[in-house]
Amino acid sequence: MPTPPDISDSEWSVMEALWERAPQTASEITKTLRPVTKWAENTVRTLLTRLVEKGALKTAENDSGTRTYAPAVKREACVRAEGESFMQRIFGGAAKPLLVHFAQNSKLTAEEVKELKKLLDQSLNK
Amino acid sequence: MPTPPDISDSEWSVMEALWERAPQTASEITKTLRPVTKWAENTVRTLLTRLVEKGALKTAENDSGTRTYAPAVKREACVRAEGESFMQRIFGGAAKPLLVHFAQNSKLTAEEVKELKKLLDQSLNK
DNA sequence: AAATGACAACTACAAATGTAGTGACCATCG
DNA sequence: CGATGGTCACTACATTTGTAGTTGTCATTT
Repeated sequence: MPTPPDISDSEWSVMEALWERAPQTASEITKTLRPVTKWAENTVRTLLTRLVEKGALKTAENDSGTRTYAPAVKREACVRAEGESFMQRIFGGAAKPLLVHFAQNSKLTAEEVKELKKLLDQSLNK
Repeated sequence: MPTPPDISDSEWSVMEALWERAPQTASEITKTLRPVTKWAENTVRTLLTRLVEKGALKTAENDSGTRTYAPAVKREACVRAEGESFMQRIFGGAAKPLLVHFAQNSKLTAEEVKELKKLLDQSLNK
């Protein structure tokens, strides 16, 4: 499994579409994203090409001879990489200040708080 | 207080130096950062200029007629902005999945877990 | 066959970023 | 005074990113 490459903002949207459902063709992805992004199909194609170059996607031909795209890296791995880099950048790599920050700046329901506390406990004896 | 501008990676290092101690001159900042970044002084000057243009820093002349730099935006505000944008990008803007992610991917001490649980509780009745 | 339309490969081009180098000015050291 | 060293304003230049447009090929449709 390759190290997750750097994935830019726009590229991330494309990845999300493919993590949701794969494989897809360029025009399918464009249609999927259109409501949100309003991108021209060529824009999506450019992003797809770049993501293939970066090794984040792989391609294949489907039965009708059209190229399809699918993730070559797991979402979870990319999220971890992005999270690491964010934590590094902003919190000097320390998890606690990060968690403190988001715990304080988020409005959570009692339910969510309960879940999170349970997770925290579990994170200990693991 | 201005809305925090976009601050790039390299720029962020410069901001950190100034949030730590301000005002400082360009060459002081260069010296501060040098062990970590190895940047030429002109590099730091470029970053400083850009940060002033963006409104993240303000300048003044010190007694010896040299320009000094100081933050024009609070660190906390910038952290919040970066955090928002990260949460948006990666977790669709939802705090809980973000917290779940970092809670699960961090090794925390029992002490830290205790603190965080307390914070979570406090975040409720606030 | 000519027109149309999807698809792919290339090309385009400005803004942002990372990382300096150059030239000009001024004060200070010999 | 002429060389030296700090400061500053400009300029430089490759990469990455965002966002397409252009051209060439086929297959399909009149």
